[in-house]
Amino acid sequence: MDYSYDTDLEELCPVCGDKVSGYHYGLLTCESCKGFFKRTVQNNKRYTCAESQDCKIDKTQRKRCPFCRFQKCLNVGMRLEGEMRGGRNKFGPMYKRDRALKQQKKALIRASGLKMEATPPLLSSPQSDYSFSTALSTPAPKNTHPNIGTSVAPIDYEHNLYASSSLSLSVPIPAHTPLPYPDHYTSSEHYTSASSPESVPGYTYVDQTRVSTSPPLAPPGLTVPPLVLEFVRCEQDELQVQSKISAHLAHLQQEQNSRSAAANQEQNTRLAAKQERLSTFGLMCHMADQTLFSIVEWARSCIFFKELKVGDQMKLLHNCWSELLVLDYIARQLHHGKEDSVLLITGQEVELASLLAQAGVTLSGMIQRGQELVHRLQELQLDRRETACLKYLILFNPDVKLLENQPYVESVYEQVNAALLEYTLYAYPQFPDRFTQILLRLPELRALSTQAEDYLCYKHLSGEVPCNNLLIEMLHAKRTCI
DNA sequence: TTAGCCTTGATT
DNA sequence: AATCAAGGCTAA
Repeated sequence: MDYSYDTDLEELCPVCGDKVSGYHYGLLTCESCKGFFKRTVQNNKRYTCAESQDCKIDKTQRKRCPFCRFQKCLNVGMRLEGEMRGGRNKFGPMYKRDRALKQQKKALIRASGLKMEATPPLLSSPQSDYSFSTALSTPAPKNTHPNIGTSVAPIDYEHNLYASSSLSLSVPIPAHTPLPYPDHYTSSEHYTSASSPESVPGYTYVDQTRVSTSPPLAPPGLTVPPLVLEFVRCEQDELQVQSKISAHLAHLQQEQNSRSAAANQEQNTRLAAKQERLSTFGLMCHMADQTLFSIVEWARSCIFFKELKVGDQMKLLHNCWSELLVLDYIARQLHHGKEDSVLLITGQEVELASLLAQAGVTLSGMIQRGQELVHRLQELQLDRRETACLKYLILFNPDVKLLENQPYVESVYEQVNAALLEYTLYAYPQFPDRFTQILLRLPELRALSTQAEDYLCYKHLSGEVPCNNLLIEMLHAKRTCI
């Protein structure tokens, strides 16, 4: 028996394997990785990897590739969880629980004899336990991610959320290397020249073919299906929405600032900062809320939908609001086109790394999941017209129950389907399965939106979502109606 | 830049 | 008073 059996089993930094110096940013790490994480997040540093973004990080090589080191920090679960200088703070209960778990584990190991332990001392040092990026598809191993929360209940709740959502819908999407779409200048040129006038609402070049009531059937394959053109025409002006929402949020913030300024008259800056930070999540909620308003506004004015009775309109929206929200977000990122930052509806750009560093485990998992979806659609080069079609496919979900005019919804769905198929064949004739590829993204999108709903529900239950919120109303409507 | 050591400040 | 983690400092 070696002298080093299990005493220092857990005493290696999960990032680099060096000796841990205590809990830092959510878990036991060494002093150097703590400092590294701090420098990176505080100074908003951005690194690039010279290799293929999978450098091995250990004590001797950790200096070589800061990009991969930071990546590993995040994957392993390091988080900048708001303001928490001093000893026992926000992380406190979590650390305690983590410690308890470790104790328990050790006791268990000791009790069941050392031999059966499935971990040979060196090979399965924490490194292999925390394998990268699997956090999304597999529920996190219990003891690798110390959980947020002050009591047992929310912790278990979050675990359940995680487990259920990854079990129910996220079919692990096996390898499926997205088809490398080679540049197809011929058709894309054709497409872009045709589409550019449309990006400015009001300047549609198809006045002749456009019809007010229901678009006529054109011989397939020769032109963009009129239905698709109609969809694009119904799209809202992003800039208008942006300024509207920005104004709304600015107003909200101003109100809040004046209120907290009064409250903080005599308090130190730390508390003020804390309050400001607390409002960040709330701000995001308001942002989503306002986006939702604009989505509803869009739906009510768009072809087919406005023909429905209000009751059916409500049922459809209640069913798909979160999917539309996610699609809206995804579409914005597609348009944004940058990998390491995210574009908000207000036009603000947020670094992905700092976003991930500040979000909790669940939220950052969803963000990463969203980024994956964005990547897939980017590889497909999903265009505006197709995006518009997707909105209708989501909205007119024929599976919604108890609709007064179910056949109508079904027929609209079929029409949109047909139009999208026709369009993809027309615009991208060299990729006959493009239509299928696009449709395959819908279940992923739905899974993500379901997870987002669950998360929101959880946040709502713990009282962290600002009230009087269309978001919450939708959440309730869905849970009670079904 | 890195990483070891030091200071700060909240909690027990 | 002791503990502990976040953040600051500074020699390599």
